[in-house]
Amino acid sequence: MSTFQNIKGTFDILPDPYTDDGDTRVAASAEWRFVEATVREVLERHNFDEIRTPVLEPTELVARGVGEATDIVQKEMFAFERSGTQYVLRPEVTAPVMRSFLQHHLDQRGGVQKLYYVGPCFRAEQPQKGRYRQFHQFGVEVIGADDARADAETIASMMAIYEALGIPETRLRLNTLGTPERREEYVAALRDYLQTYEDELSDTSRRRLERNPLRVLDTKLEHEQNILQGAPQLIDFVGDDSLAHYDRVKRLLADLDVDYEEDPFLVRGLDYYTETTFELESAALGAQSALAGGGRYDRLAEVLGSDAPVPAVGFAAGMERLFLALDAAGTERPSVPRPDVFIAALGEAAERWVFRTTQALRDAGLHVAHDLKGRSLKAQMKEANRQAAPYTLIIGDNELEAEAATVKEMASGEQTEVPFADLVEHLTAQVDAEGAA
RNA sequence: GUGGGCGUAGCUCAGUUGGUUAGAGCGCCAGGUUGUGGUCCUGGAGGCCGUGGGUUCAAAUCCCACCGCUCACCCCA
Repeated sequence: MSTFQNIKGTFDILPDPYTDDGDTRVAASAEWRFVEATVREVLERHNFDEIRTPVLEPTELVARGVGEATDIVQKEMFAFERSGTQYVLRPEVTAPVMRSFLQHHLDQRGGVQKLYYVGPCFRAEQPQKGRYRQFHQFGVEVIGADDARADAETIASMMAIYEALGIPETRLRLNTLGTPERREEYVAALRDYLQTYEDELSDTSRRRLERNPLRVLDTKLEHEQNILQGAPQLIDFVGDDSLAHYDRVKRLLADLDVDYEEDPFLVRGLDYYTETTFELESAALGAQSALAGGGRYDRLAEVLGSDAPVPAVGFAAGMERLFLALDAAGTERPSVPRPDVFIAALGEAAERWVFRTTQALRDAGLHVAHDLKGRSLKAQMKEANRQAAPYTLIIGDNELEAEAATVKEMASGEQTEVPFADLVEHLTAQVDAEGAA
């Protein structure tokens, strides 16, 4: 054991999967690669281009972009100061992407910008199952279109990823928040209503009533939900334009056969959301059931200093929760890539030959493994077996003399002699045949 | 911040009413074959029993404190 271990709320991704102390399976690096590749493939098929922004951003960007009143800014930022600059490890990626869009005048590329990202984010929360201090998100931002088509395309792209990965039992919840002005009116009305029931509310709900009345809608307590039955509805405050937009989104989703349920109580935590809002849940997940969430954020650009409004819509999704859902579904994923050939050497002269030949085979594009410790042939064979190489080359004095390698096909145990001159061609053909089979 | 759970070998876990030198399975290394893997057999390495204190002739075991991990609440991806 080292003196050190990974920071609480972070985790190592190893070549092989393992089970952490919370009994959560941590996927192998090859599985992460596979899932990330699938995400990229689906999004690129939906005509998104990748954007990569720094993990480090100005604290003020997050404070203004995400919202001063949010939990993220209030108590969950990894922020520090260095030589007069305030840094924060990004807690999400939407504000950074909008920052980058504005900074680089990406609207000048022409048309609607469809961007996607994959990468780590950081929040200083209490970790638990499916929730970490360093976690990994992917998502998209569709910037420059206020049309309902953009909302629908965002949602459809999100759903396509979960479909491609074979995740069952997801539930898409949909709502509209309208404009910030109308929402303020609603918040005032909701506060007035809830204050008449203040005595019956729980401590947390009373605290929410103070700070952010919309959050009371999240309550899971039955008697509070009953109180909410009679509460004013956000939808009644939403303006005609917003309702028309919302209807168009719903119609487009229906055209695409995307199932959803409307949830008038779905409000999202971040200040920048307007109009359409949505969340994708998995029944299989437990406490952290949100797989992904998103919505429209037409005011964010101006909050970040843009003169002109920039309409935008996007979603963000959590990789860790995706893996939880994948585990629940028992979806198959790749394991560690195996070598095509293992080369075993016997004796010093053979070892030098093996080194040179390993390089030659690798240059020819083969995945080649060999011993690095001068171990016995038996040990080298065991190693070849453990690494599951389909072919093993055995090279000793006999082979050097004959200028022909012993090629062992591990599955059958059959051995053949292949002249050194033909090795690259022979092995490449064998491996190709195997790959095709 | 508030509750619950858990800390014994690389991993999964036994360890009796406190009682010699702390165990098993898997994994790892080596040998059985001085040129051959998987199956089998044999052997080996690997433990401050989370840390500190206390009780006791004697503590992995009982008591206290601390640390770490974890699940949940809050919030969210």
